[in-house]
Amino acid sequence: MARPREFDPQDALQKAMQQFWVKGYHDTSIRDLVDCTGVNYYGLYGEFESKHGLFLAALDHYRDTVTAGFLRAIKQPGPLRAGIAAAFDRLFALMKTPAGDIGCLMGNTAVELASSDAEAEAKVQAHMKQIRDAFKAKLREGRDAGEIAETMDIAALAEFLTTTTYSLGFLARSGCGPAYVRRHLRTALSVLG
Amino acid sequence: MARPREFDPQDALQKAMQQFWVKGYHDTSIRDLVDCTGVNYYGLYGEFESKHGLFLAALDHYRDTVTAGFLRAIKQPGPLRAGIAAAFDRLFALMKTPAGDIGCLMGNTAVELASSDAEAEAKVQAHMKQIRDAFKAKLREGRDAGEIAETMDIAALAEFLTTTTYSLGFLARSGCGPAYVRRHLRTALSVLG
DNA sequence: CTAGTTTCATATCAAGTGATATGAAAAGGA
DNA sequence: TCCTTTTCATATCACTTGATATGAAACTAG
Repeated sequence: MARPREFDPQDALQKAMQQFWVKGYHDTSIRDLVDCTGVNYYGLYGEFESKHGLFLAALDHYRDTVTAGFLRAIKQPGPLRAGIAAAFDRLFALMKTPAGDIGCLMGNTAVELASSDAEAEAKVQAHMKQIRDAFKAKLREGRDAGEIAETMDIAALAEFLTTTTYSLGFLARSGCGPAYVRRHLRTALSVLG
Repeated sequence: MARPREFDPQDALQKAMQQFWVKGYHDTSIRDLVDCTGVNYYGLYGEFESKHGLFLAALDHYRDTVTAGFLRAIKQPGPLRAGIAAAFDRLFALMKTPAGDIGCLMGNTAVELASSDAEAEAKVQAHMKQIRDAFKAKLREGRDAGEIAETMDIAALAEFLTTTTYSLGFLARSGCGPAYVRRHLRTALSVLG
């Protein structure tokens, strides 16, 4: 019994996420968001409360789309080394966007808002933990299957692979090409022995 | 034959660098810079042209202080593995600031201004190359001394260690503690065999 | 002491910021 | 058909931004 909304919240969120992903939080204005989503501020405000609220929602959306795909790839049953390598390849593909190589939204956020936005930092920390836990499970599985030495420090390796994940985003965003990233991955994965 | 300036440009640059280092480029206002340096905008403008000019000067200052110390540590003659580990320890100490763990200014800049500031990006790229070359020389030295296998890909290892350098900054800035960083370093350095 | 020059301190500028207010437009219920 | 409700489109708000202008202050040469 009223005027129907003319936008799809999920679609707007997707577009807003892209914008934050490319330009970061501070350098993205509400007018940018209105332009790229095609939704007037009334609609964005009603759905997301504020610019900051929209940003936090964008972080969640990133987790539910990009990161979810990466985690699925890690959890895929199969051999350890090939599985992890494939997961990184998958992430590399997931991070390809129409706007070019813009890295990882969570990593970008960690750097930009590290100590000035507690809510964003909490989401980044949760993100790190999710990835670390997935790697840990995969590594345990590999160890139990005898694919890596019993003496390996699973927790430390999981941390290392998590950091490697963010390094991927960093390298992509700072303009190093795919070949550079692939070399880095190959070297990094050599820690598995 | 005129009023003498009341500030030391180098001191102002040092303080401005700290500010950019903590808050990044976009989230640092000229008023922030005036406050933290104690220099009025007239003085800053006369010396550095603009906010952007001051930022670029801050990047140079970072290279000439923090990075210079790191490079010296890498070039220190001595055994390969211990030398590189010591260089990373040195960097970790150099990145300690009164404002806490704020990472690496170059890494932060790479993420924040990746594709929107060509001049800053050029300085970051030059920074990466400087570090990579230093590692390459050290690795060659180590290979010639028989400390690593002849079959090792020196160039790829140098790239990896360079990325590891930026990872250090990322981990520090995103609130992972020193113990986390140390574990990461130990694992990363295991690629040297 | 004065004139001239440079810096300092502050006021000010236009533009952009996040956020809100206002009125027209679009639907359904009476 | 009017009326209520919700959304849309736009104007506007107070504030901050980077940058500049203005006049007083500090110094030296003459």
